[in-house]
Amino acid sequence: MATEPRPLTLRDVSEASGVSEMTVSRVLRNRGDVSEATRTKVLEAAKALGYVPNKIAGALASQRVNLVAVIIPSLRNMVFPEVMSGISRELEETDLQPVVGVTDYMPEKEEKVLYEMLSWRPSGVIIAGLEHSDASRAMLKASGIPVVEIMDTDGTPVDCAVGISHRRAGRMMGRAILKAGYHQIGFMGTKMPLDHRARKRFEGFTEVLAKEGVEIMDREFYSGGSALAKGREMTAAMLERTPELDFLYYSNDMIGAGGLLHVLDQGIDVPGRIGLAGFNGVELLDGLPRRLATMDACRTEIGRRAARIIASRVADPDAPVESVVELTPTIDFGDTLERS
Amino acid sequence: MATEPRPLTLRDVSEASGVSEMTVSRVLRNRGDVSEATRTKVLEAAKALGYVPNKIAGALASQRVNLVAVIIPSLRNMVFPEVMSGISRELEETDLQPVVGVTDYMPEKEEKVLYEMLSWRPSGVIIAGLEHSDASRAMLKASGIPVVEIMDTDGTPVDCAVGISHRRAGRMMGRAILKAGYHQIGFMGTKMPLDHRARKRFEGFTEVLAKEGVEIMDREFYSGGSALAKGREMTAAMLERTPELDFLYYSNDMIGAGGLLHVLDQGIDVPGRIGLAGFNGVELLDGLPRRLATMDACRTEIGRRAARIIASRVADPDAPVESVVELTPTIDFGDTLERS
DNA sequence: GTGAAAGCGCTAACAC
DNA sequence: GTGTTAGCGCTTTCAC
Repeated sequence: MATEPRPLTLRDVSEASGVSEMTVSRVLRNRGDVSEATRTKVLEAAKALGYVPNKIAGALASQRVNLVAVIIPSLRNMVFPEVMSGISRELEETDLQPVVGVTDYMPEKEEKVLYEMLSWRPSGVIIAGLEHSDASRAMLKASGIPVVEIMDTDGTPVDCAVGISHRRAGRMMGRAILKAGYHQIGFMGTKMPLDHRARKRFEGFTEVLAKEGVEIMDREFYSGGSALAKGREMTAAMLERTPELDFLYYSNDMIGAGGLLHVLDQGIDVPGRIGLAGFNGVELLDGLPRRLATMDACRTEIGRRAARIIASRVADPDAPVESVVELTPTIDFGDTLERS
Repeated sequence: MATEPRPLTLRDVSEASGVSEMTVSRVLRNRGDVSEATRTKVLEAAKALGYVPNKIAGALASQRVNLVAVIIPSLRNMVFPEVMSGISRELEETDLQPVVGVTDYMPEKEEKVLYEMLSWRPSGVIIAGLEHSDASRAMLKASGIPVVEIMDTDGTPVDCAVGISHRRAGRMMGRAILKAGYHQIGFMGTKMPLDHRARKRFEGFTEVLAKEGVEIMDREFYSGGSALAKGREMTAAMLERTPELDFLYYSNDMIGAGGLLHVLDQGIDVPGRIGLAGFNGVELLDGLPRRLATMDACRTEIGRRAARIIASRVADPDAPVESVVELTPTIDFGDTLERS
């Protein structure tokens, strides 16, 4: 028996069941009234044949696509899988489905991915960040579908935004550190042109220090490689170079954890001699010898809220919308930010 | 000026440029010969209008969809983002695009996700594991598109498979441990009904030990929570319970790292008094105080090879195919597997 | 409760 | 090099 290369169509189910295509379609979509008898006939035929509906044709005919485009910089940074899981969980309540596109932090790739996704005419877009190329912003505006920019609220959204203010987060951490009595502060993070949110945190941070007449004493930026190892290396180098430092602020928890491991290895008193803090509240790191001070960026919640906005606007295009939802991150002092 | 709610169509571009729809379509797809003059006219009109083609209509008309469905258990386990990046990098050479579906390790959800994705008529499927429900296998078979089952080669693929033999991996590690002189062995891992590959490694592992008359002395399984913290807790509990253990084999690197941190904290001599090994070669952990012995599961390579198979079969349906590509993992002894 | 006709926006195939 | 025609497989609309 040769395999049938042609995929099955509604017509095949119609013929197999002796019911019109139209009614078969109704049964398969649970739409309109269909008698129990024909309903079973149709479902049996469909199952027996192994029919899988063709959403392409369905979408074209109905002008509706139950997909939500989610555009994020990376899947390897744990932050985004967490946002994704918030989105998925929320969309599971609806008949919408998330589809992920990854930009690798590159504006040109973002543009390309966005174009590709929009060409499938999704019901909505969730996209990380507020910084996009002009072309990307134009596409988003012209798409006519709900767009939620996530993670960040420092800027003007195309449509609406859900996130935290990274500038504010930087300020909060700066204040907490000063208040604990640290003044000789070093900073380590990713190369920032790539990462607007890290940049904004840094700006908020230095702003608060400046107000108290404190300046960052040393700084170092990295890109690529294992973050844990990088954190170790950079920390070792920085303490060598600037031994008087009494606090190290890291732009993410992974390098912070690397730094923490180095400092503990050296037998340095934490947080007495040196305090440390990171950013993101990575659960992954819960088993470390000490809990790194950090700040929760509300990742899952951001995903949920963004998805909820899309869902409500799909259900009712005139639903009222807050254009910016700013969540409030909280500092977790852990074991590395308190003068003994 | 009211915003136009209707998305633009080819016809709009055609009218704006004074060129027939067909020729506009040709320009936009770079197909067939079009004079330079009309080409520019069309491109200008399209750009000016902000036209984004409708792939749904295109796919329906051409019966071709340049999507590859990638179905994986989770995005939060670093293994899968790594596989994804292998897939993406390979597909970037083609005009195919990956689309991810997540099953949360649940067969019923796998079935649902698979059905949803197949209903978009993708050009191929890459799916994790060889264990699927009958319905899922039936769908895959009936789809008539190339299907690559990844990660695992211990079993019979629907179409073809790329991965490693986890049974063999378990055996390799078992042999290495015995050869190093350890005999009092404890095992920690995920609850296995969820995780076939971990189960197979465990089976291979115990099989080799049994041959030498060695039996696992203690074992513990977990699910959920921070793996690092779990590894710590389980290790503490197990060493308390069974202090004579001289080796701890973990089903993944994260819990292994937790165990390692605990053991080092206790000032236990590693690998003299106790050896440890994990599985997966997680780069993330590179900055730990000691490098955990582990085994590379060839994740990126698996992604690349799988994508390459799909791409070649899309280009030529009769392309020759090896039905099973078994890659060979290598043991990395790190600093935790060698008798001093 | 069910069916027939028209068409969603694009492309294949062919004509010119 | 460019245009015309006929569908892709569904759903909408309306008639029965």
